[in-house]
Amino acid sequence: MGSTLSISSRHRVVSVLLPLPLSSPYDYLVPHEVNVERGSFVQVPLGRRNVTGVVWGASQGGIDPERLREIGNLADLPPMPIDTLEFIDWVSKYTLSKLGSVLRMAMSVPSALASPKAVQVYKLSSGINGKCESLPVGFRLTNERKRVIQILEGSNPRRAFDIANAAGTSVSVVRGLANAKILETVTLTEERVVPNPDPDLERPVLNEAQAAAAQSIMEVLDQGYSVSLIDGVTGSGKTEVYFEAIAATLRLGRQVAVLLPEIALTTTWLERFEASFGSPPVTWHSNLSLSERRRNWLSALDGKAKLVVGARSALMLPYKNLGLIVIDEEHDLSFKQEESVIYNARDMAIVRGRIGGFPVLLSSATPSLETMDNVWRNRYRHLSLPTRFSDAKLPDISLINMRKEKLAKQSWLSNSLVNHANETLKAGEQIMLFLNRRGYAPLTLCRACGHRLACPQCTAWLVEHRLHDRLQCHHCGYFTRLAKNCPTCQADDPFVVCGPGVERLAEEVERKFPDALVEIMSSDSVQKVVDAQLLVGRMESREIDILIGTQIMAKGFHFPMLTLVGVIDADLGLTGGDLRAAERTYQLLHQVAGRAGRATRAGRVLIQTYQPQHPVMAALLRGDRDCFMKMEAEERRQYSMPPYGRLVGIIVSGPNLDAVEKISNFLGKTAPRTENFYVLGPAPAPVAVIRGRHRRRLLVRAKKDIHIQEILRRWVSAIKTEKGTRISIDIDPYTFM
DNA sequence: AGCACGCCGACT
DNA sequence: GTCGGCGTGCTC
Repeated sequence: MGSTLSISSRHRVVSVLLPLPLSSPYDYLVPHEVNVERGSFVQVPLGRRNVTGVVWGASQGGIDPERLREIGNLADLPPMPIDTLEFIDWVSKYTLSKLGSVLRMAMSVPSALASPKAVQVYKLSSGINGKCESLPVGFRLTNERKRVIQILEGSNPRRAFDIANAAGTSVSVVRGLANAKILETVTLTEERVVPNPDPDLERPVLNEAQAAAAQSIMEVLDQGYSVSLIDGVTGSGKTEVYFEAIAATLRLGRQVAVLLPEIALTTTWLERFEASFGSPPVTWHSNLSLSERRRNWLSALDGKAKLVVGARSALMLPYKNLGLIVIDEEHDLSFKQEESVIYNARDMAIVRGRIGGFPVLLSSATPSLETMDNVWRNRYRHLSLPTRFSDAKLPDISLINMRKEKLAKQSWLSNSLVNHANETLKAGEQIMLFLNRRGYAPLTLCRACGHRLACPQCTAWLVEHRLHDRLQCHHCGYFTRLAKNCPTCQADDPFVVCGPGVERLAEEVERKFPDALVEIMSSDSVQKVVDAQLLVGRMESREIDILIGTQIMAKGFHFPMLTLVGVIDADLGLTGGDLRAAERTYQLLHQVAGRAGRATRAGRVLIQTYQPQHPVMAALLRGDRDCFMKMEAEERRQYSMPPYGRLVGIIVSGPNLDAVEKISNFLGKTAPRTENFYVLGPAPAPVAVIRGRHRRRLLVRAKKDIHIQEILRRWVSAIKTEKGTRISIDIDPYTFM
């Protein structure tokens, strides 16, 4: 770092950024014998504890030199790459988050500096082989045990957890085998074995469109920063195209990061990577164990992790030599983090590519309007995959006008949907019914006095969930049993429910198709990765005829015998004043429709709607995405809404309503109002109370080309809060709740 | 994020 | 009298 850092006559002083919610780094003295550079991981004293931080640069100054303390240990780690430092700085400035909070996302591995621990690994005892011959008398060989033994045959000793995963069973089976002396344990000091993907493994031959797209990516791969959109319907083979780009980047000796929506990080998906590159990718998501987290973080830092597949937080890893980022399903909302540092990983990935000087690939069948606008302006390259792969046919989509349907009470299935379902069942094929509402019914009320059951700590109705036999709040963790009496009028057993959720729809389906095997898929019934896998298994082995689900089933799963998709309430997402309601509904319904008829069978999609003439429905019917996007763009342009203008959400929240109102009113009064900067509000947030915290919102609408962060800093960040009140700033908001 | 300091309610 | 609740403020 040399000249960038000030050198006092006795000690060098450097600034060190700590992974704490602090807006700037702190100055520390560097002992003579210690050699640090920008990015070095160091332990420093802070108050009465020791914290690991990163040497950020030159002394900040402005603090009494007497108060400066000395840097402690220099961690035995490669320094954080300069690209990562720059990126952290950029994200902090853009999102107006504290610099230290952003650093925390990039080094969320408290144990990274601890020395490697000893680990227990298992191997087959001598005399035991994978054919399960010569097993001891009286030993019961179950299928689980057999799989474990087969996996360990000819393999290196592995940890119980890894063996269990590979065998699709639990660690207790492995332990049981060790007790029975079939396996023996070996103690090793943990050695990081990082899978090494092979870019030259044979992959499927690309069709003409895929080859053209791949070729186009190859042309810019080593040409520095660029953004390309791989645009194609489900089944058009977008993955195969970016696999070629991954392989080419690996051949250049650079790292690749693939970001997927959290929900898509399934074993099935990871297996595709493994099949293509001969080894599983290094993964990064919230469910990793502490030791996996540590290993994978270190591997990104020292460059051993060549291929990282993860959720949005994988963007923040300190990659040594990143050469490509792929954002699959780029339109997906789960790339937006809504808490603490509020950022959109898709947008930040593009910044990361610009800082690192490498290409970024976006992939989607229904690109966001933001991305399409960049394509139209020729800022992003557009790679189109027009046809479905192999002989698969596009599904036949039709609308059912629910205004003309005469539905019985407590019934949500139209006659045409029932008729088609019967035909599908008769043909021995499968059905998926989509209703984006968890639970049994969204509202429960007292028939005597009209009282509606609401969450005590949020402005929200309680949703009945029969699966767990309780009423649940979808905004906080609150739940309760359904009482016998109305809490206001004391009437006995007076409750009636309003509207359908997937559980209630399932009742109707079971009534109308008594012989069909029906199952529900929602985030309540599928909580773990294994749950999803088991459900997929039951679907494939035809233990399910009709699958009823929420948006959780819209993604990633494909079933060859699924030929009918019914959308129960297509208008559900269109209500509420959400800027992107139409766009999102289109994306979701398109995705759901894409589940039908993936293999050689033609699929049919029936969409029940009360607004058959709505542009979203019309576009789905005609399969005319581009026309819909142009219309949507025109509307947004007219009102200077994103991507043609810029929005910022400001949420004031706190347990004390007076304090929240005081601060939000003050914000409203002191708001800069110019031609380029309009402020709406303050107004109570649509969900005015969450977890007992009152919430007021302001919305900034600004011209695109002004430096909005600077204005916000002077206006909002200058205000000091009290009584647990917080102001959070959401640049480019996606939710308006 | 921790950790200390500080100022009000129920205890050995 | 003190123990301890968690609001507020600071850490180079």
